[in-house]
Amino acid sequence: MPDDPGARDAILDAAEALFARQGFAATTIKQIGAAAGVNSALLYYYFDDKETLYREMLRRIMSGFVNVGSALLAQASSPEEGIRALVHMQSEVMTSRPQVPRLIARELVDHEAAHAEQEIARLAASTFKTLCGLIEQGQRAGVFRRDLVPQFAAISVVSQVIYFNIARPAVGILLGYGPKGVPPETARAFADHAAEFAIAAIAEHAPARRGRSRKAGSTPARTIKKT
Amino acid sequence: MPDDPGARDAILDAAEALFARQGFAATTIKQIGAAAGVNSALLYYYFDDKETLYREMLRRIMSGFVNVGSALLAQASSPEEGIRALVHMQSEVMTSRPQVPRLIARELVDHEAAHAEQEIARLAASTFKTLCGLIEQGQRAGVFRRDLVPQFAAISVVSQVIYFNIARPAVGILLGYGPKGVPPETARAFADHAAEFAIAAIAEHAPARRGRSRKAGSTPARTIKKT
DNA sequence: GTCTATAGGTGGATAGAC
DNA sequence: GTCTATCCACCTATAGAC
Repeated sequence: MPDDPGARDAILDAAEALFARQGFAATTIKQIGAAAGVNSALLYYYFDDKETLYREMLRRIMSGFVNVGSALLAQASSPEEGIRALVHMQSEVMTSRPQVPRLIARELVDHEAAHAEQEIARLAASTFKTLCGLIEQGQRAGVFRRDLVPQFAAISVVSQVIYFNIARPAVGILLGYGPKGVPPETARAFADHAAEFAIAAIAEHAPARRGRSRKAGSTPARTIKKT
Repeated sequence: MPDDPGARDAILDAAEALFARQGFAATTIKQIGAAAGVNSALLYYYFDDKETLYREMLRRIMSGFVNVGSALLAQASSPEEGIRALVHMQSEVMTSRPQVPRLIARELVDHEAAHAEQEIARLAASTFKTLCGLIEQGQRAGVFRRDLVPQFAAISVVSQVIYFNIARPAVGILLGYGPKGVPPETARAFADHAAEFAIAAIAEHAPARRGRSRKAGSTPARTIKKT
């Protein structure tokens, strides 16, 4: 399979890129066909219609995430480590596949509209539940503050990296890079920051300063351009 | 002006609702006309074309926010209070006008696509800069941790409420309400949480526990349905 | 499996009556 | 200012040749 991944996959790849960049309605099947290097009529050989193609594309890109996320959290050595691992996983997935956050964002706002998708709901529900459990566990163990609502804390934990990536063009402007978005190092640096930020917010701070582990590499991280 | 706000405003209102719900491409001129109770040809009397209508709608909904946000931060009695005020303002705007977060989200993902809008970029840039300044001020005063990159911290501060509202249908599912989204009380409760979460993360925790003020009303807030 | 050709429908936009 | 009527481009989807 040197260059021809099969027409079907080529179509799905093209659809993924175009739907992510332009959205469902603004993307035409002719564009997808052209980008895939096949005639647009061929799409109807592999897929029932435009919406089916969209759904299959989403399903493909989402499959696996659920298990990865939950597994990651399950095997964590401590609640704190679990949160760190989750945040970094989020960031890595979204950086390596920029389409993902955009497709997710589009689905989130479109959720009650046309092609409401439960793929994302299922993904979220699974990982989200595990994350909430982890936080509760930390609370029982006394390492996390007990005055936080676990579900709210879980949202706060995941929101940072998701927002950073959804708003990546805007964030690029805010941080002094172009609208092309931020470079990968900065995205990684932000993930480090987000994990520590969340942990600092959730942790029960001991009377004495000792005990709050700070990871190496989370030093100020001067990866931001001067504004 | 009992029921007729003028055709022009009726069109803008209808456009706002439809663009927010369906997005730019999926919304037709005829839909807008019908929703506004006027003939679709009339849109071209008031606006050059569909995109102009979209832009004017965005401009209308965004005007004022810049000043509000910056003013709020400028008059804050302390960095901590400023952050609290900003988060609550975010939440209030987005709850009272659900179209706002959706339109913002659509613009964010569409930013490098078709109708890239700088309305939002300007809004964000202004408030964002002030917020960064506030954080730096807190750092110099020694009440905020110095090992955080101010820009990153600012993103973390605003990301929570924005994400909560962008993902409101999904969040509704996660928290046990329907896909219709969460009730206003829960949104307010989350805003309380988000502000405290951010402050706890940013604050320099004194060796002794004293000094970390907790606002009344930020008690556990059992506003979440059992899952 | 992949293409050409085209049907059938709809969308944005204009001309012009009232 | 507001509407009717309509043009043209383009889009989804199908029929059928190769």
